[in-house]
Amino acid sequence: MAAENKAYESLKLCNQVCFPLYACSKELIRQYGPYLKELGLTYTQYLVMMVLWEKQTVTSRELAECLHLDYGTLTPVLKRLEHAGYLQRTRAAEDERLLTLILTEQGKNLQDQAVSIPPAVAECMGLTEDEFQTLYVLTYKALQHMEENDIPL
Amino acid sequence: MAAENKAYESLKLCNQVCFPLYACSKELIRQYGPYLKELGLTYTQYLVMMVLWEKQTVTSRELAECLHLDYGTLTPVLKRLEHAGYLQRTRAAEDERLLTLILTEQGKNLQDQAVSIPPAVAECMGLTEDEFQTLYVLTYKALQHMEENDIPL
DNA sequence: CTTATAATAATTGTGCGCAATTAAATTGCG
DNA sequence: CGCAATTTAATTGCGCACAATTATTATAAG
Repeated sequence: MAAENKAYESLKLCNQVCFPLYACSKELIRQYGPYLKELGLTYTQYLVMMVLWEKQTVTSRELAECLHLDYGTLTPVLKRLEHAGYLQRTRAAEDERLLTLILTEQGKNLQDQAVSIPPAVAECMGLTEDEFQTLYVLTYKALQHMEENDIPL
Repeated sequence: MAAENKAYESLKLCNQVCFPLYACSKELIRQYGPYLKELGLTYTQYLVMMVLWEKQTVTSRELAECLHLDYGTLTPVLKRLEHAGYLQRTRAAEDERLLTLILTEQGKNLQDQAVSIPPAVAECMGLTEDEFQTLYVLTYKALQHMEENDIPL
């Protein structure tokens, strides 16, 4: 029985990295909830808006790549954001496949309400500046390594 | 314009910790996909099975707490696992509210097929042993801090 | 004992998230 | 040119994930 347990050590929840990563990510997103609710955004919609606030305009393709989301997820999200008046979906004349997203005035105005959110949520994690930085570096490193050795999304 | 950009720095995707955490978690779960497909499990179902492999039996309440999942998520997952024959859902006689989950023989047998999965998936992250450990510690620390200052799930 | 309160779980509704499939536009090759 | 291959996006189907509500059982207060 002792030998048997030893063999199964790797399957214990407390020996997984994937689990705290998964749980921490969900919990952090949950912390955004109340703040984003005031803006009428979900977390995924907020990610899209962050890209648009930075770039003003972006193709659907670029967005999918930089947010690591596929069209099955993105299409309905973008339609909802358009319906809410925060962006415009337009087709390029030279290539009708390309979907371009343009930040609207109304979308731009949201940014002022959103600017206080990141510091507030970051604070709730209780990490030092160094720990924050380390977490950032490690997750990006793993992310990059995984997407290299892999079938694209 | 320069001053304006400065004010919005905190809203840039590249300055968020939440995003790489979220993306890394999703990508890692995606890495489990092919392996878990062979067992006919989803990632969430796999988490439940890990707890059961370790404890043989557990209440729904304990499971919800340790996996940070609510009943809205858990109820259908547990019904599917019962239907697949991997666990049994039973009510305690002394308290009809309590739902107890019991690992079946068939569920136990799955463990042998699963034992090779964690090392394989861990390898794809490309982190050193130290980095692995650091990531583990930081995510658990943040997770704990967030659940302390918060409304329970 | 009766009723208010709390604990446990299920249900409902909305929105991801992704695999698999389909559709449309474009490019490239013979 | 004509058609196969590629690119880009949408659709479909299934399973989480969580807030909000409801239902059931148990406990406590009077």
